[in-house]
Amino acid sequence: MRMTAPQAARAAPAPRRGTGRADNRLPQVLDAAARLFRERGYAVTSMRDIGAAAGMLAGSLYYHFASKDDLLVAVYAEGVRRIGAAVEAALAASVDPWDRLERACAAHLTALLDDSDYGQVVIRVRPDDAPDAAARLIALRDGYERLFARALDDLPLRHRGDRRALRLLLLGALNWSQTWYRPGRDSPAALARQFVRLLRSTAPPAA
Amino acid sequence: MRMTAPQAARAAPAPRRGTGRADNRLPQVLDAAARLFRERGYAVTSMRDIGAAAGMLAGSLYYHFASKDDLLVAVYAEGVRRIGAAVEAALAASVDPWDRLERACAAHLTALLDDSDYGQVVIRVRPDDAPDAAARLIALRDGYERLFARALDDLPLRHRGDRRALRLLLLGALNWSQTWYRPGRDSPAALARQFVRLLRSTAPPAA
DNA sequence: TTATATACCTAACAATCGTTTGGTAGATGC
DNA sequence: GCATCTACCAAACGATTGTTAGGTATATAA
Repeated sequence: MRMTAPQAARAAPAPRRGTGRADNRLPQVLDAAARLFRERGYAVTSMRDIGAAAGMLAGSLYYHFASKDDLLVAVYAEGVRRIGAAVEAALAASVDPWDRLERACAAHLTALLDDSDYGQVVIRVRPDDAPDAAARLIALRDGYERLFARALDDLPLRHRGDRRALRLLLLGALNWSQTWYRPGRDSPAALARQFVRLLRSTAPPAA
Repeated sequence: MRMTAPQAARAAPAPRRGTGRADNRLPQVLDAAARLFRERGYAVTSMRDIGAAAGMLAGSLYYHFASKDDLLVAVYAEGVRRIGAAVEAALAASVDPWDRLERACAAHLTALLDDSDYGQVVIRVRPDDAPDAAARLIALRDGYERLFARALDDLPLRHRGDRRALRLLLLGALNWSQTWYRPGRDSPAALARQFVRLLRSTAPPAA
């Protein structure tokens, strides 16, 4: 029976008696899963691949997670958390609406393209790659997108409906960048600046 | 030996002696594969799924295609062909640069969202879902993107580099729309109009 | 020292995967 | 009518999949 096993990376470790062995390789498991899910995708990455990359056997992963889907959800949640934290910091760094938007886009792109595997998994793995976990993945993503939407709140726009269209346009372009982005050619900050400049003239002239 | 089998849907049927049985279900195979690849993705769709949907057994698919990858390439190529034809027709329907762009976007979106399964496969399936076929898929997609780039050729833009950024911005937003689009709420034409309007003011005022 | 919880390993399970082999009904060419 | 080619079916192949059962070394709590 494994009813007493943790089955997930919980925030509160619960009242534990013995701390067990000194080596808990849960972090390595998450890192390995994030890297492989990002590189190859969810479906073609096997539990044996993840185990090997983390230095353990496939079966041992089930001490930490009840299923492959649950492991994906854990990686995905960490990815959303990191992107959200980066964008939140960017939003707090300025008061000018267009400047805030550009900073938010740059933070989003950096988390998506350069930072870590976790952020890339959020874009790479589609919810219906894991049907049983799809609802949880969508909820996580929606939570973040509500945060990103705040980056558009204060923009002075001309037409009704522009805000929603602008959000869909920008977020789509940013997320799709994972398809064509190659490090070295463009920087996330430069791309964000170009994208926002193309849209900035939507607002009435500042002067 | 199967050396004489067709192994693909060729344009020229070659000098055939006997036409075999009256029922050639290759079209049904392609339709079924396109539908399943779009609905579930490439990796999780099995040859048995495709065979069942086309009314035959999994092994029989190998009369038409040498591998699952080859079947994907055939579906993908048909998808690219359809999107390309739609955009090409849109480009020929107008001479005003911004109007041409809006029509091209509407055609791209329609092919991607409403028309058929084939077009959606091109966006849904990522080349590295099938590593051995990735090069062929990328070549097909690049061919189309060169066509789409023609929709931006005549736009009067302010800054150097705007054309590339505009292409990446627009194409990304259009392709990502598959993630959030729900039929009924927006129409492809309406979305294209909103997206292009947000960018149109990039150009100097026409008057 | 004994008991217990942790964090694994070993070995297997049934199911499913893409693919292959060999056979065959039916239409056509001669 | 005979041979040939087409477009399948039937049945299996070995490999791989996610997952589980049972055992074990280590560290802490008492």
